[in-house]
Amino acid sequence: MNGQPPPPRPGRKRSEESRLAILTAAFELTAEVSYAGVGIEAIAARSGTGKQTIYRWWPSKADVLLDALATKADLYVAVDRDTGSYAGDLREFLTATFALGRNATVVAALRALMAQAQLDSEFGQRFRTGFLQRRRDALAVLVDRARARGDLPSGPSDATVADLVFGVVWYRLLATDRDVDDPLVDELVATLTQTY
Amino acid sequence: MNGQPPPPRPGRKRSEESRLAILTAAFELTAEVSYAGVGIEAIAARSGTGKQTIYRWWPSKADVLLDALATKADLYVAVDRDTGSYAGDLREFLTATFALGRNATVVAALRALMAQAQLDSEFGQRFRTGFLQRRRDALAVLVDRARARGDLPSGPSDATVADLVFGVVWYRLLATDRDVDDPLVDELVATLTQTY
Amino acid sequence: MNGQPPPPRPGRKRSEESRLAILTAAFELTAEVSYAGVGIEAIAARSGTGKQTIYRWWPSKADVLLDALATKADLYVAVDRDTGSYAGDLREFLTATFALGRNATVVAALRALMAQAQLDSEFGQRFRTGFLQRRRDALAVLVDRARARGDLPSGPSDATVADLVFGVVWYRLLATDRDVDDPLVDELVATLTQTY
Amino acid sequence: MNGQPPPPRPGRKRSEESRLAILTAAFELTAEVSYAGVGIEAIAARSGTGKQTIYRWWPSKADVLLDALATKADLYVAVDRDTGSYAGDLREFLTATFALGRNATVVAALRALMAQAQLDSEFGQRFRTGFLQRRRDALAVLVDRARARGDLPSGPSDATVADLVFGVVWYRLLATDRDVDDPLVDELVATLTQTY
DNA sequence: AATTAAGCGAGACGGTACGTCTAGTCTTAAC
DNA sequence: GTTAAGACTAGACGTACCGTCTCGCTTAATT
Repeated sequence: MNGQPPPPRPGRKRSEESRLAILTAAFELTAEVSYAGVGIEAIAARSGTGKQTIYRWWPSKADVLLDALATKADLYVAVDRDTGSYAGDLREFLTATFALGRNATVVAALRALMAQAQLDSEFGQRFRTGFLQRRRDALAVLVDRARARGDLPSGPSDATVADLVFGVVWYRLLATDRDVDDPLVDELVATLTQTY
Repeated sequence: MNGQPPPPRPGRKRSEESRLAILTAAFELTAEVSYAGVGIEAIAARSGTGKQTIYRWWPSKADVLLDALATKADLYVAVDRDTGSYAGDLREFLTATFALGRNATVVAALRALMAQAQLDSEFGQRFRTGFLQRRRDALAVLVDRARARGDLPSGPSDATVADLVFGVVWYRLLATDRDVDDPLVDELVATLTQTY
Repeated sequence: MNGQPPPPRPGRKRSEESRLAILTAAFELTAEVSYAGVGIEAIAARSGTGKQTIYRWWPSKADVLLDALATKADLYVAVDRDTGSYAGDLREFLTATFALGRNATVVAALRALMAQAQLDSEFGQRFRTGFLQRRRDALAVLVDRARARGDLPSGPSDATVADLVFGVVWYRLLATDRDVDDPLVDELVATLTQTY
Repeated sequence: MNGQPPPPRPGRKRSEESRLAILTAAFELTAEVSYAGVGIEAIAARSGTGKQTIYRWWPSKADVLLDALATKADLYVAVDRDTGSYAGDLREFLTATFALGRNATVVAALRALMAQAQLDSEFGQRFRTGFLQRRRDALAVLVDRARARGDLPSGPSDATVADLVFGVVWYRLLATDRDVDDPLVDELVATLTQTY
């Protein structure tokens, strides 16, 4: 793809140390103090950096947190193991996804990001394409494999399957105080592997 | 219930005119300018009232908007008509619910409220009990009737049915730019009326 | 002139307490820390007020200090006592003026204001008309009285007399570390009461 | 004085080209944008140099401008021509001095430097010894010559003469919008050549 | 020629004050 | 006691510079 490395620019290089300190501070403070209670100033203070360094590299507090989430948590769990059946693959995907949904710090960040995506439409765009769509893509791999295998039940369309799966997960996080738990995996797998 | 009216207290009565002006201003400004771009001061200015009057009667901007939504939109559509079957009742419930989900102003308000519920946990509590739970209760009526009728398929638990239904609706509103449309009604009814 | 008082406006009145606290803080901090080392934030903090209150009533830090000087120090010493002679009047004017020029806090403020008048031309305008010109006007009273009395020597023009008097005072403050002292009074009176 | 040249050190030599570019940029920007509106970054940008190069050779922006003034303007006009009389020498000195006082760019720089001398006491020290005192020394040459010649009137002390002369000049620059003009030369010469 | 020691333009860094904005409270006079 | 108006304290915002640092390069004297 990118044969030649980026042309060497003059001037001091970006500090990887500061970058990580900022992401760590953002992640920890969100969990400790709540997203709304944390400002760019607090992130700069906690990380021992200047505000300008944050503004130079991220367009908003939410983008910092999204970057932190991607950097700190193993979000994009590769779930490409082929268990041999749609039901098996789906169960594995849901189990891995739900595990994240029980990590309190990750959940706090996800709720804040989804909230911010509603309030700041530019961030919303970035959040959808950079995060939400990637999760759908991961699920789509399973579904496509099942279809190729002839294993896919004649149920809802692919898009609706994704809407159902992620809808339940997000609704649980955002609108209830119930975790995404193991019984829910069973119910979802059962519901989605039915044929009309 | 309350036989005697509230005892006459001294002083000026609460102005119903101001109350409505505030709710109208909040509702319109949210749609025109975005929730995040509107402050209490703007609502007071637009409604021709003082900030203190708003702070006296509502605990936060989100509560004003929630009140406005309840007052301005016919949110709590009574869907108690018995169509004779679970599938029919469900279809009617979903159709009525989705209709609201296609009203741009209502959707803007709902997205803002769900966002705020994540950022302000006290409002979140009020939003869940005062709004989200009422919707679940409305759905529960159908389900209970179907069960009494012996019409309920042996599918997911009642709570999971609600999670699926509202999960899909909210996910569509919050995470995608696709409306809640009629094909989705069919897919949901089909999925939820299956037997394992 | 102003027959009717200002029409009663609605809303809270300006706080005289805050006004004085701000002027006191500005005056003291300038002497303690130096004008350049004091910011609006420090004045707000020391005075226990908000920054907005300062910005609401004064256009700049220098204007606050100018107001403080006028309020705290008896700057506009009325020197209208008629000693009977130009030399006597002049000596009295200079003596009173020089006394202020030996008050360290006042001198610190005056030096800062004259400096700021060079750096901020809008403030410079206000400083000239609101302060410097008033001092010239006070001197002009003496000169006019001497002329009416037939006591004025045929020396430099009125404007040049003022330039000489205030020039020496300001030059001593700004460009040297020598006070304005009593021998200088004698030399100035002698020089300015000569006839060509 | 310094018999031996500095010992040859290794490394790159100071760039005279950069030095001049910086002084020119400082001088021009002060006149174009005002002293307060110009920062070290702007001088570096305009001169095509790096900030570090400026900080390496000058302690402050004011020192750059002072250096620029000395380099760009013929400030230290040698006025050692003996006209044969105190009055004549004084007139020549004043005429040469006033000429500079009518150069708008020079005046802008002088006002800024005197202002900065009030706000930054370390620079103030350098400005007094490196600039103001030199001007006084130049005037002292005339006065000493007149005294030797027996031509000096028994007026104010030498120091006060200098205070009067430079006081008037600086006061006109700093506190009024009147130029130092030719009539003022006459009045000053007349005033200072009087005998008590 | 290789090495070492400065100076250079560029630009990121930690830090700080700016002037603006909004929140939520308090005060006033009218009703 | 509520109202509209508006000043109040408080504090975060995003910007602009400060003065320092790091980077890769150039230039000179020393090996």
